[in-house]
Amino acid sequence: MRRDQLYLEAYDLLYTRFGPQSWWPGETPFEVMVGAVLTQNTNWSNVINAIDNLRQAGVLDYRSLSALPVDQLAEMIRPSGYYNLKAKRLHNLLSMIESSYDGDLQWFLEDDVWAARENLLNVKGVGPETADSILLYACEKPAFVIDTYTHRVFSRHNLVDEETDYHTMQEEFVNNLPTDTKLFNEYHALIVVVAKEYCKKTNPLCQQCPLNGLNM
DNA sequence: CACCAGGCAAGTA
DNA sequence: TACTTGCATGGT
Repeated sequence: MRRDQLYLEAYDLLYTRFGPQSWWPGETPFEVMVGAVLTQNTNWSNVINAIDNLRQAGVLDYRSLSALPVDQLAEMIRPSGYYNLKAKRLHNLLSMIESSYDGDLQWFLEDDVWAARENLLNVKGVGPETADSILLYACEKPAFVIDTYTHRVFSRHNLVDEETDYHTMQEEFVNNLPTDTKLFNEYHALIVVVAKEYCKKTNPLCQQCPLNGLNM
């Protein structure tokens, strides 16, 4: 079976089983960007608490958050864990928009995907996954997000080798799928859903995973 | 109690 | 280059 057919069939199996996910759960692109940093190696439920703190304090927008001292920001995002580190990382991100886009968030959101990705990766604390999450879910650009779930699900199903790195794995998806933001959005979200359900680190329920229906 | 969660950077040899 | 470690809260 051809590689591109396999990747589309996997998507169809997941979509049929779980339906549209409509990620990212954020009300504005800015909120999505903040969430992308806060969720690094952290359960999403903890991130919600941190974001709610920011929202209730009325600082969940580019200008307000930029004006907030880092130590105060750290205290507000405490529930998300690594709060001192993430407060710095958020400010690094905001500083990049200030210096590279003259403080114009909209300019960043509409910038060329490769230029924006380059700028994001130059931010201390923003790696490939966070960068692609922002590009896909905030900027709505066709950047495929790879995360630990993606790696776990696809390596366990022998769709990629266990040792495959981020970039190689991303190319596998991009080269075998039509370049479609909506597709990339749903696909990544569906992988997270199926991983949480059937591909846990311990006690994996592989036998019942819908991806066993793949025609390989 | 141990383990996990939508990473990343810095340090070590 | 290839490992290892620090960062930290909250849920199971």
